[in-house]
Amino acid sequence: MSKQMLPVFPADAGCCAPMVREPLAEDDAAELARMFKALSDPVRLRLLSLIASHEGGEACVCDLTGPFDVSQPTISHHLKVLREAGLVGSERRGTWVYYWVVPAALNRLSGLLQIPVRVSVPAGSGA
Amino acid sequence: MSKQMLPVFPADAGCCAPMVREPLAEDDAAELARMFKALSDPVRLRLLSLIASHEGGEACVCDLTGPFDVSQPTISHHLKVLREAGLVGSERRGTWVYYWVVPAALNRLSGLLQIPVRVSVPAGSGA
DNA sequence: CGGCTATATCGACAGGCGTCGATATAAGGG
DNA sequence: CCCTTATATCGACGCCTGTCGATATAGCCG
Repeated sequence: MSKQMLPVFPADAGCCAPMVREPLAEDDAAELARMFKALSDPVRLRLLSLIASHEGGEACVCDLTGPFDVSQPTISHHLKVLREAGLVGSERRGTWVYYWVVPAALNRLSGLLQIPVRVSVPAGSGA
Repeated sequence: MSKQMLPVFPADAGCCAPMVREPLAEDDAAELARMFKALSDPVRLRLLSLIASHEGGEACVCDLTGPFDVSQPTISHHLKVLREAGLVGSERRGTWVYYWVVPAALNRLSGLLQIPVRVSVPAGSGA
């Protein structure tokens, strides 16, 4: 509760580019695949959630190495992958390096995956 | 036009389990990473969007092999990956095999990635 | 300066993954 | 039945990736 976090979910912004609407272009698919690839490792997923849920919206690397069984270079590697995918940002502040999530990147992926609940009302000669 | 598709977006259901709320458990992270890994390939992303945006909500494999430069066995492999990740379902109907997306799976991932817009109003002694 | 802590980079190694051609299985049609 | 089409499986090959230990860089402190 160090910051007042208004629960403003992009409920309407999230429904702007779902992949259900039209097939992905080749270039878009390549870029999005790179972002999803960054999310395709359990350690990175947990790192991201640790950062996102950390108070103040950012976390020092020193907060992130503890909860894992992997070595410190491995954590550093995973953070680099997340950063190069544009999912997190980072900044050195004195001795420590802080990481935070990039909401726009995550919300873009979120909106892409949003699928409308398909109410199967057979109207035409479909099935 | 073959089915009536009501645009019911899970605007409120999508905000149920964002990773910003609490760190992911190890088991959840492993399972989710498997699903994201299925999305981490450009061909699979395009396949998924082709299926999702296809009329009637499902597509025959014969509709999916055309738009790609990769071989038919490769398409088949990618469809298997998507299926084993729980992102699509499939069924043989006579000569052809049809694939459709599993909305619950995609919406689960979508909800996980949804990040509230963090309004940085310093309230306490945080930053 | 010298040493200590925090983090990143490097080089190496094992295993996973995307791709292919060849081939197997499934279904339909003469 | 045999042939043709549709899809899946197999085996192989090369590349990518996660991991490590060792080491480099950056900043603080005495």
